Amino acid sequence: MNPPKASVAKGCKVCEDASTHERILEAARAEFLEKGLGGARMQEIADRAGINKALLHYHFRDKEGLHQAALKSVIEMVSGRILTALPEEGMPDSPEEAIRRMVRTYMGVLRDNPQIIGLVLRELADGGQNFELLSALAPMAQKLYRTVLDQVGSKADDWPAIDPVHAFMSLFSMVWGTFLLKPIYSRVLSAAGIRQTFDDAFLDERTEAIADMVILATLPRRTA
Amino acid sequence: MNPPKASVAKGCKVCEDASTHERILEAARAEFLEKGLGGARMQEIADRAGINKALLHYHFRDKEGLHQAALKSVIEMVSGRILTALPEEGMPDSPEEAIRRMVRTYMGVLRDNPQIIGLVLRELADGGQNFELLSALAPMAQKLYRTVLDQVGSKADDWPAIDPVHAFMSLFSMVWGTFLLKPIYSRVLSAAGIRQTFDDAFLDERTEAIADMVILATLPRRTA
DNA sequence: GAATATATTGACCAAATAGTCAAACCATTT
DNA sequence: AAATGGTTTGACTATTTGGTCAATATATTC
Repeated sequence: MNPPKASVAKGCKVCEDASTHERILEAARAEFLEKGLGGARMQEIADRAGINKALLHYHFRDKEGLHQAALKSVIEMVSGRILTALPEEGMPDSPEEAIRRMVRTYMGVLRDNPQIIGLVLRELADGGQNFELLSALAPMAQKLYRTVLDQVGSKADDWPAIDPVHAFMSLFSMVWGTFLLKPIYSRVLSAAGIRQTFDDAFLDERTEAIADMVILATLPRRTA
Repeated sequence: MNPPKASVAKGCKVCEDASTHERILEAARAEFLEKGLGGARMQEIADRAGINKALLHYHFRDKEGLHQAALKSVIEMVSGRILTALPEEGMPDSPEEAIRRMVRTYMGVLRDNPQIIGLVLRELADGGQNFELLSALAPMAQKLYRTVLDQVGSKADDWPAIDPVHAFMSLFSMVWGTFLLKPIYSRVLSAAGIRQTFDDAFLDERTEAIADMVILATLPRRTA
């Protein structure tokens, strides 16, 4: 009757070790990431986990509960990756390098975790009600904002070209937009006969371009 | 048996004029825009239109058909507004003004048609399969790209600071990102104690900031 | 090894929902 | 006013799907 404790089930069959709980969660993660809350099917999750549908409701109360659990585990994973990927505090970079490093980090995180793109898109389409997801994104944005603020906000008095708030929003939008709007860019660019692929080389190029753009727009220009 | 011809039904009751066909389409537009294909309910559409559910299937084959029709009408509407709002060709603006005008136009279109935000988000989350929607967005993007190209691409040889392709992507991302990522910005900004609202004044500010950013990053800096 | 607790299953239920159909309705034509 | 043809309806069906439950299997404890 109770949700499973910390006991480790040692099934008979082939002595499959991965606890059922974990297998369900894994299946749920995949299904929900792929189709979202509304599109996911409990039966499909059960199938993916290789168990009976009723067992889902034994381990997790209901669809909503399973969704929450799955989402939470995804968020923890992504959040962890993001946080460990964050540039260290107080690095002795020049302002240019600090911004460039930050952009590289974030672009890399999004490139390496394409699953979260769909997740975020669905969440945004849903009105951004999910406190957990948005909260998980917050540190990423916060850190970015503070970096921008540090590098851009306190320059020489004669150079408050762009309000740091807008510099932050622009940077954030450029980074996310690259991934969120990919289907549109692919079409427009290929229609313009420019580029068909969104490969790593292009993403590297794009990363530098975004950094260049922010640097050019916010930092005093060096007279070459 | 056949879909209604061009006949105008003159019902008995209160001689309600708006043809049923049109009323259904209007209701469907609202419902689909609000909840998307998966979330919309045929019954709800029927209710909104004040008619029987079976009548939906009389006027439109099935849910998919109704969705297509509704989406098409939305796209036509939005597309029309966008196209009429486009700056005229060959305006004798300075490069700065050309970019600024373009940004103002697009930001205004998105501000005045907030419905398309959710529509685009859902479509993107769906993988961008909808040819019609993306195609409708194309002219908007194409025009933007060409403007950027015109203004940025052929400057003095010593000023190819940002590749026009990236300048375009950045501009497009900043404009759309402002609206797509609004839930995130609201949180981060209010958490930073900066701003709580996304009102018109702020959007105006944001519009100019985006234009400034592109101009600063792509055009040679005037030595004041 | 009997008793007990935990895991797992197949069968079933109830609600939601897209879609169907014959009958009724209403305006126009003859 | 009878016939006709497009329009509208209520009742119905089929299917999908989240969720429940008693029964069974497996592990753990005594």
